[in-house]
Amino acid sequence: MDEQGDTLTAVFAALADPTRRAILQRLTVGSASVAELGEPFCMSQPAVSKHLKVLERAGLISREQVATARYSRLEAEPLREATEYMQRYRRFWNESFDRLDAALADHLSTVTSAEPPSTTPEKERTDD
Amino acid sequence: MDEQGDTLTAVFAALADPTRRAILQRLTVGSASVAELGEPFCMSQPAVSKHLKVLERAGLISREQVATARYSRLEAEPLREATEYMQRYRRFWNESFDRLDAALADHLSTVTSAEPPSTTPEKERTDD
DNA sequence: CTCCTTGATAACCTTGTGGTTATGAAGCTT
DNA sequence: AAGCTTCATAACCACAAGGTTATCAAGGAG
Repeated sequence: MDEQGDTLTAVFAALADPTRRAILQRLTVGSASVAELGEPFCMSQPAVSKHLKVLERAGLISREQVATARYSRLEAEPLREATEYMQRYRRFWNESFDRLDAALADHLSTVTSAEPPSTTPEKERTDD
Repeated sequence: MDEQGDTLTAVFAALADPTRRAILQRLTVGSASVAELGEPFCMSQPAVSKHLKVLERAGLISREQVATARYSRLEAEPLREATEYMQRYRRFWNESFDRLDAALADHLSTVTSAEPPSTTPEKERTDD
């Protein structure tokens, strides 16, 4: 769970910042130098470099030195993995209504004896 | 961009922790009390409560007080939103070759002196 | 009523994160 | 060679994050 759990952590952490998300979005229209990437933000150049390093360590960008410039390129593979991870929860936003009903009914019928609102334990269990 | 960008930040930040991901996974098999959720981890109870608070603020769980127990329930809606967000990048792990062309063209049109990170030659940009 | 369990909260510590300025390496331009 | 541009790195700062222990409120169980 932690070989790529580590990757997941890095990717989600990288995405948990608006600046970095904006950088990624900018990169969807093509590679860009550090200066270009930092231009939209009122932020010093080293700050941008730090963000890029975070993105790079998460595998979300690759970088290529051309002259004095360092061009960043979007690498979407980790995003695919992260998406796949979240897809494991897809059934829960599909069947949330069923679960809600079940939980409510269960709770109403057992609240006097203080039992947990066990939300239909989904024997499906496609665990990893 | 930041009405739900805030939500995105909270969700990704919440997911960027292995403990919280494990808690979410545990919740896929049903609601659980704080003690139950914390049992797999060698971690104090307040630490678990903090994680739960993070998850709650990200909208990833809802909570229900039954007696002295507080049962957490998985709320997958924010995960759906986060997945949708990442889906915007799907074409980049599908059509990464086309994208390279786009990147190159874009870069050429904005930078006249330095050379682009030429990975593939010529072509016009195919922005969406 | 008294005791035990559950879990929240506060106070605190340590690390990590996001930002800054200052500096320096490397490469064009002239 | 001299100077400007691009960017990384270091040193530093403020604050958030994840963890701890101590404490306390509230609800069963005896």
